[in-house]
Amino acid sequence: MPRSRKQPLTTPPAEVRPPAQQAENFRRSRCDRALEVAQDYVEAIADLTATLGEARVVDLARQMGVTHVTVNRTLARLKRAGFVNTKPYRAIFLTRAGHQLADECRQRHKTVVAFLHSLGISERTAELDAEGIEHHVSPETLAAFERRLKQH
Amino acid sequence: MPRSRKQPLTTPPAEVRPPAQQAENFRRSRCDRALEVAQDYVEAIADLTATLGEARVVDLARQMGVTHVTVNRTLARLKRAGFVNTKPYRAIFLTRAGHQLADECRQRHKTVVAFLHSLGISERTAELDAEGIEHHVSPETLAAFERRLKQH
DNA sequence: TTAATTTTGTAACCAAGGCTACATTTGCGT
DNA sequence: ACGCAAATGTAGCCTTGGTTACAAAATTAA
Repeated sequence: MPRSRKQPLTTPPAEVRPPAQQAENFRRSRCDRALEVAQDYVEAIADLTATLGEARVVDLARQMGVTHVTVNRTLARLKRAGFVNTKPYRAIFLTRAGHQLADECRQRHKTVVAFLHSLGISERTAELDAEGIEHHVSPETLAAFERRLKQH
Repeated sequence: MPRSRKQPLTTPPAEVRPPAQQAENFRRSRCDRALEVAQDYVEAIADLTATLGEARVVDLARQMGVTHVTVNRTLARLKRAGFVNTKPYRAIFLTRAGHQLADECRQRHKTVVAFLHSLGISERTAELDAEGIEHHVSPETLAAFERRLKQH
């Protein structure tokens, strides 16, 4: 098969590059990823602080299902990003920004779970799927979920 | 603050490790990731083959919004995983397994988009969110979406 | 107080998914 | 048939997120 579908030299320079629309979707989806970890961690930290009084590395590791090494390195990044405050051998605390992020996430998580549940999905599955889905729910979609929930 | 919440030595050996339930959710969510790329690629390859007659590395790169180098390396992995057949400097073809995966994904994608759209979400947002959400929709949840759609 | 256990930290490795820079192959057009 | 641009491949680097193995600090218990 010859290569003859792209007019390599005849493409008008006006449109430098067909942005392919779809590429943008993928790009956003990839960028979301960067935030997912931060969101999961601050949420877990808030949870642990609420239930245990403080959040330690081991607890976080158990909660996230990874080793303490991974937690450690991730916390370093979250610290750089301004979401947590840590001191060696001490408990982990959320910054103001961290608290805010945690609150948003918790609210969104609850909404997504409730929404899925309202569709007749089992609690177990709703919880499971929400964990992955919530990070990709835009404000518009979240609003639609809430609207549905209010309609009983 | 002392560390006094975990009964380090008094934990009964019967339950070796409290699995923390939530850790499992995260674990699955992480495993899903491994499949997302494969799904996006086979879907794109199927698309390109359908619209252009064949799928080339450049097309794929444009579609995915990455460089051809990334595409190349990813294709090598997909080949190892048995989803595609490639030969140097030749077009990319899906294997039987690849086709099957692509079909499943296309169907699921369509369902998710239609479902979101049915909630009053704009087409643009539905498409955007679906890109991230679809990979985390379990069969049970997908079934619930379809049920809803049928109910008009 | 001292010893043992847990917790935390650090070093070093791996795979995935990005990238740039450079080399090679293809195939189109003159 | 030959040259040049586009497509493809390769080398090497970065970050993220995971690991194991080992070292140091902190807490608990004797």
